[in-house]
Amino acid sequence: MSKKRVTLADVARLAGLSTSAASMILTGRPDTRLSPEAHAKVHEAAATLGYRPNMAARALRTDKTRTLAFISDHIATTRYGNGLIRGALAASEEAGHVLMMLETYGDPAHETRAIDAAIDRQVDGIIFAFVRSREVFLPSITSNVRMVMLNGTNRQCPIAILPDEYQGGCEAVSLLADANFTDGIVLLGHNAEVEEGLFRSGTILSRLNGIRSEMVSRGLGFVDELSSWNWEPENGYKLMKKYLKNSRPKALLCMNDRLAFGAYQALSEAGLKIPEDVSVVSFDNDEIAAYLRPGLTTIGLPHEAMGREAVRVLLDEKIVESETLVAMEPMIRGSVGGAD
Amino acid sequence: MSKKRVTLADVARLAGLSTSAASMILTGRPDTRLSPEAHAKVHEAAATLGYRPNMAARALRTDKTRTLAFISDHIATTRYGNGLIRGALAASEEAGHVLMMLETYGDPAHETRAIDAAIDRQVDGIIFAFVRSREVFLPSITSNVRMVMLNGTNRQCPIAILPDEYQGGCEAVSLLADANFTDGIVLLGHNAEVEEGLFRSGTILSRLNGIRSEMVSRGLGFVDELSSWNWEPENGYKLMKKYLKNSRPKALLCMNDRLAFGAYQALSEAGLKIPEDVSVVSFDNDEIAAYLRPGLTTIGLPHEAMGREAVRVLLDEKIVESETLVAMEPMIRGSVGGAD
DNA sequence: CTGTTAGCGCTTTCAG
DNA sequence: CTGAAAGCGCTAACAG
Repeated sequence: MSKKRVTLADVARLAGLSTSAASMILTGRPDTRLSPEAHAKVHEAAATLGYRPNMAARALRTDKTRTLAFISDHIATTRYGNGLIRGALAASEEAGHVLMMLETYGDPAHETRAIDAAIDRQVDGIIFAFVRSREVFLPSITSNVRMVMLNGTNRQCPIAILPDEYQGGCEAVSLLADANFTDGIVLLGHNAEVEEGLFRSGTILSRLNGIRSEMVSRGLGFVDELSSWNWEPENGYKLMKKYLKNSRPKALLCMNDRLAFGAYQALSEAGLKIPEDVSVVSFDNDEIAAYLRPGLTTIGLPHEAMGREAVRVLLDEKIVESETLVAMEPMIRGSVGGAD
Repeated sequence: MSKKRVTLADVARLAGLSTSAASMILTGRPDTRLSPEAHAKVHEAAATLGYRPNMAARALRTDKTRTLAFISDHIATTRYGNGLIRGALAASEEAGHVLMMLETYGDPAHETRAIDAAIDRQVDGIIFAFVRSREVFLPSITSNVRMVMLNGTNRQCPIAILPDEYQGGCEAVSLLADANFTDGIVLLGHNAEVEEGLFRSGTILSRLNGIRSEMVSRGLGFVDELSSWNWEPENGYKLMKKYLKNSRPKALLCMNDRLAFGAYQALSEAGLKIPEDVSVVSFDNDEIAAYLRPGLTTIGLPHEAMGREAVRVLLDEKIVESETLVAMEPMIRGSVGGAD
């Protein structure tokens, strides 16, 4: 049962060659031309013995582990931003790498420990990922590992992947404009404090900028703006409930899907049908968007594409500085009708 | 910038001792008593140099990497069962270990590759985790790594962690019984085919067994049972919509939260209030349960506790065979009222 | 064109 | 009680 590990030496012995020969053949380095039959013998020996290289030994020599660290604030342990992992995992698998998962809970002490743990294990690179994109603080890193910020930015790290929120904002407005809405559009959850610069949430500001800019270029205006700092369903429900007492909007532009989820409930309780009476568009493509009825039309965060891009950039050693904006993805479901 | 890695030899040199002395002190082996001042010197030297052990080198010697593999079917990339990761991550961090994340998408080819990738990197153990607990097929493993099945079972692996579905089923019924419901209880989504043994879904069968057994011991019976193979919101909605045409239940026992989510919508459209008109209990404690209004009372899958338990058991080398049943956790929210 | 040899950084006998 | 030396499995110089 307790099989002894098969080593390169075993393979070489069975093939009747030196370990170095076996090494060169198995790692496929084209430097030196070994005889074709040597190749065959080694490969055969490796196969029959079931040889698997010991990556600890290889790492010690080459300083490469084919392992990447994915250090996130809350992504591995919550349901948010899980597309980031999906993309990163798929891309690293395709590249023959493996992901080491570290969670910091947004806590500096955990961040330091996570970084140390990753570096101690000689990872080939580190992805720092964040649930909500923003400028982020990080402990200073004394090692020169490659790193990339995924859904965040940091001065220490010149490589970043971000969603193109500005374009996303434009798309949302376009959806409504193309459905011929010209008035009665209300903005739900815009954050006044962000626009006034009190919060440093770059990407949300871009989302808002995209919205406003597309509105003016379409010659449109909001009939009302319901500001809110909190973007949970609870809040969307309350805001909308209150608003519906005296008003009847034709379309809702919600800052995210969770607000829209709450708005759905308030609309339903007021006897308003979606999309017949009110159309709804929002942002993120949260998984709940597909559960709602009718399905929520939303401008999706391109998390999976971002995750893939992060490992691509991380693994491409030529790239030393870059900020990538990944396009947001409109998901058309049933919540937008046509204006009368 | 390109700092040279500081090695144990550097530390020893600065401390004026041999590397072996430094090694013994730093790894804290109590075998041999080195002088207290030697201890002090070494620790000081390590601190001033910022020494971090090279784990690849250490792994080569000791065959221990302080790294665990978490191989799951769909857990890392979807929002399901992510409490399993949360628990496993927390417990391994506490134990000074790190998790390597591999996803198989339920595909045997991926499983094989994931296992190889993990073993190649000399992980100290493997956790096989599954979204839905069941008997599971796995490629045969020729290595003798420690492994544990998390939310699944497999003949090859004598260590398993599972939710106590039987007890959960009992709890759900008790909730209703304690609220004095004696009739008008309908079971939504019980799976006839499972009970008939057509599907080998052990834990769901246990859930059902717990329900039935507690019903009889409380002297209760269901007024109706709406069978369904599909447990998505869509289906809960349809089933309930149709049922409500001719019937008025007093309480719903749903097989999972997503069915309950659908039932909520049908109930609302029929003008029925929860919990005034109809009480609802279900299973899983999916994150949507807290979003619903009123909050859904549900018997939660103890994912986090299970994840923790998995690493605890995996790391305890004395344990060679064990099946742990982790108690399900009733989450009391607002969806259960009292019977008239 | 092939094989011998010297380490990568660490732990652990085994002499001193 | 301490330090020198061997070696984990592998790769990359360097001789042959």
